[in-house]
This record gives sequence, structure tokens and C-alpha cells, in this order.
Amino acid sequence: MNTMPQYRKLYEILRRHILSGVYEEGSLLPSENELCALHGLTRPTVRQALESLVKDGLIAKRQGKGSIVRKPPQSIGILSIEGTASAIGDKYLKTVILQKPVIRKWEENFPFELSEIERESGAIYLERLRYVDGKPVFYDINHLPNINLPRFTSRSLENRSLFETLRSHYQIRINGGEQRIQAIRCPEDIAALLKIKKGDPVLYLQRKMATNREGFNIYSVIWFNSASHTIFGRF
Amino acid sequence: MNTMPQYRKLYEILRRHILSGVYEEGSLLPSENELCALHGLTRPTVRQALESLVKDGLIAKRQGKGSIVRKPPQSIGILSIEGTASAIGDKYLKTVILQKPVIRKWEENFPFELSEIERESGAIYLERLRYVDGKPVFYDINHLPNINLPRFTSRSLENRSLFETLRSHYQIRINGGEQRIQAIRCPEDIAALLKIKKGDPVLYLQRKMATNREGFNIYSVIWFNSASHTIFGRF
DNA sequence: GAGTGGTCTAGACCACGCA
DNA sequence: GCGTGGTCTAGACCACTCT
Repeated sequence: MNTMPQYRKLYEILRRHILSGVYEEGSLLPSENELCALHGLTRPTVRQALESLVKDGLIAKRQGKGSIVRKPPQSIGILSIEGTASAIGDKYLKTVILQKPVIRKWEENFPFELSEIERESGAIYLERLRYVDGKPVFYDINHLPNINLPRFTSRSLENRSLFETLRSHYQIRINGGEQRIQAIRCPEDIAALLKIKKGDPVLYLQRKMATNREGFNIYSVIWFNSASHTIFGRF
Repeated sequence: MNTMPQYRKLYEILRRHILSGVYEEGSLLPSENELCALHGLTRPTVRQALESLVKDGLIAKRQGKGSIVRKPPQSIGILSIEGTASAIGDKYLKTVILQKPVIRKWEENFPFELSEIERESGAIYLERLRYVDGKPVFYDINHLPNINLPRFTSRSLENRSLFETLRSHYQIRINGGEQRIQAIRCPEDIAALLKIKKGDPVLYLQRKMATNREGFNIYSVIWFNSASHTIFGRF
């Protein structure tokens, strides 16, 4: 049986509470000692849970004061997007699947190095076009290794976060990664999708995301129209 | 007196050893228990030091095996750069200061929010043009708050990392930050510096970097020619 | 089986913020 | 002065890797 460590359990609880609004933005989390008492844990364990929340940007700690709740900007996967005009809420975000998940071989010249197990298993491939405020903002293609993902290709991903699906159905979480970023002239086919002119500057990202499953990486290539919206990131 | 915590001391030692080649890439660090004995610490303290190294990408841990030493790509400040042709070593990196550090007021429409203490202290401003392989790759302007930085404006920064200077002379370390990234058409004056055509796509970054000094943030704006080199990042 | 890192307990003292 | 988070000790048991 796969039992979750205590600090992860507490992390999940607090994360859910913060995101669902149990704690107001700017308010204080219960103190570390209170959390110890509430959940029957010791301080190092509680602190381990809080550390992950700090890493997520969900809380900021201040010595002598407490843990301040923050609500990081609306995030799409690991990308965060800032609108030029208004804040972005869930309702303004839309996902259209251009290519439903299919099983394929990995391309010959795949831009990242693959482990043997990944290469042998083949890839699940999908393409998406994502809208903010009703306008197309970026187009991405994604590869994930076809390892132990029952029924994945038949799941509906329309208007759902790929990462949220992996998280809730398969207990797969992104815990790091690497990426290359370039500014390029938009090729014609992508420009048509993004409703911009061929040759307009777009952000081009290649990213490899590592997960809590050893050797299970997710690969994305993204064309992003940064004229209307901005990529926002923490590090 | 500002005495450094034990785990930071150990972190600094190990970091120096890894970077200076005492440990080979791919080899194992001494085990956690060995490090305990060597430095007279307990495991949680040693683990805290190792955690920072993991965060830096300098080691990767494997349960049942050990801590594997890695050498992350050549990094310029927090940016990492990959050449299109060859690997980049120190000797291929050159910095030219276009505007030596001067003390200024903050601009009216500064793109990031400033704390009161930062705004009151004024800014140290500098501009740099940075070369890789003898070619200009990016141009940056930097603002740092004029707080407790004796003799900073008279220091030579040519061919030295700004961050390394802050680290070694003032014990200031970057520990996080946020940034906005866009692809834009290069304006004429910047294009001249980067030796590209006006209107060519360039990466445009606005970044705010937090440090171990509470309320001391470094602000950079960067124009990056991503045609010849790529920005590489871990997260 | 021996050694590794992963998790956890039950305390302790300190520096900092706030009233 | 009190409560907060920051650091640290001295153990313990477990899961995993390697041989």
C-alpha cells in the first residue's frame, strides 16, 4: 500500500484550504505549534509541510510573526500568465484539444534526451490551443511517456488542466524541470492558430518537467503570443 | 556579530568543493552520516545543507545510493545560457559596463512595486553589455537599492559577475524572484548594441530578484538575442 | 545484510515582531 | 514579555540500492 507521508498529508490539507479560501489572502496560518497540536505532529514535520507551501508561493514566512497566506497568480500548469488589461480568473481560461491523446513513437530528433524506459514505452501525444479572455494565447504540443496511465487516452481534457488530471487521477506531480526559451518569428501555421501575422515575434519554449515518479518526464513545446499576455514566473 | 548557521557553513563548504572540482561530476558525496561525523553535526542539520545543494542543482539524491554530484550549466547570474554550437566556458564570457554604477532616483513608472525603504534610499543604476564567444548576446539595465553598500559605485565590475561581487563583498545572495518574459521586436538602439537588425525578435525580461537581506531586491531588464544563444533555466 | 537516504519524535535555545 | 519562526540535538524506524 502506498501510504502518504505525514508532512505530505498536512501539505495537501493546507494547500486545499488556502486555494478554496478557508484562509484569506494576507491572513496568518495557524502557528507551527498550533498545527502540531491540531494534527498530532512535531515541529520538524509541520515545518516540512510548510516548506513545500513556501516553495509553491502559497505562504510567506516571517520570523516573529507567522506564515502569511498568499494567492499566487492564476497558473496554467507551471506557466503563469498575466493579462495586459485585467486579472485572469478561471472563467476566462479555455482549453481546446486540437489533437486528442494518441500513442506514438518518439520522434527521431526529439529535442531532449530520453531514458531507455521512456523510449521503449512510446509516447502519448497531444496538442492544445489555449484561450484567455476568449482569445488564443498559446499553442502547445505535449509528450508524456506511455507508462502506467490506464485509460488516459480516453479521458476528456477539454477545459481541464493536464497537470490537474495527472495529479488527481494518477498522483503524478511536477517537482521541477528545465526549459529553453527563445524569441522567434512565428511560422505561418502557428500564426493562423494564434490569429496573429506570420513573422510576428512569439515566445518559443521547450520544457522538460520532472515528476515525483522517477523517470517519468513530461515534455512540452509551446508557442506563446506575448503581445497580448505575459508569461510570469517565480524562481 | 552575524554568525552563520551551521547548515549554511556546511553548504558553503560543500558548494565550494563541488565547484572547485574536489568531487568529480557523477561521483558520490560522503554519506549523510559521514558528513555528520566529519563536521560534528546531526543528520537534520546536514540534510538541511544538502537540501540547498539540491535546490541549486549541484547534487541529486537517490535513496539507497547517495548524493550524486552534478555540474549545472554555466550560469550568468541566474540566467543560464546555452550556445547553439559549443559549450560555454568562463573564458568565452565577457562583460562590458556601458554605464558605471551611479546613484539615482527611482523612475516614476518603475515596472515593479517598491517598498518604502527602497524608494527612499534611491537606486544604484548600471548598464551592461555581455558577450559570449566574442559576440554581444544581451544587454541589461540593473537597479539595486542604495542600502548599505559601501564603495559599491567605485568597484570594477568589468568581466565580473554582479552577483558574485554582491556575494563575496556584501554577503548578499539571491534566493528567489519573479520575472515577466516577452518576445518583442528589437528597438533600434538596442539592435545596434546587439549587432542585429531593428525589428528582429528578442527576448525581453523584467525580473525582480529577492535576496537574503529582507527588503533588498535587485531589478533587471534584459534584452536577449535568442537567435544565437538560448536561455536555459531550471525550476 | 549492510549502508544509503526518507521520515519522524521530543525535546531545547535563540532572534525577531509586536503590544 | 510573550508568541512567532529559525536553528539544533539525539535518537528511532523504514524503504530502497547494491552486492
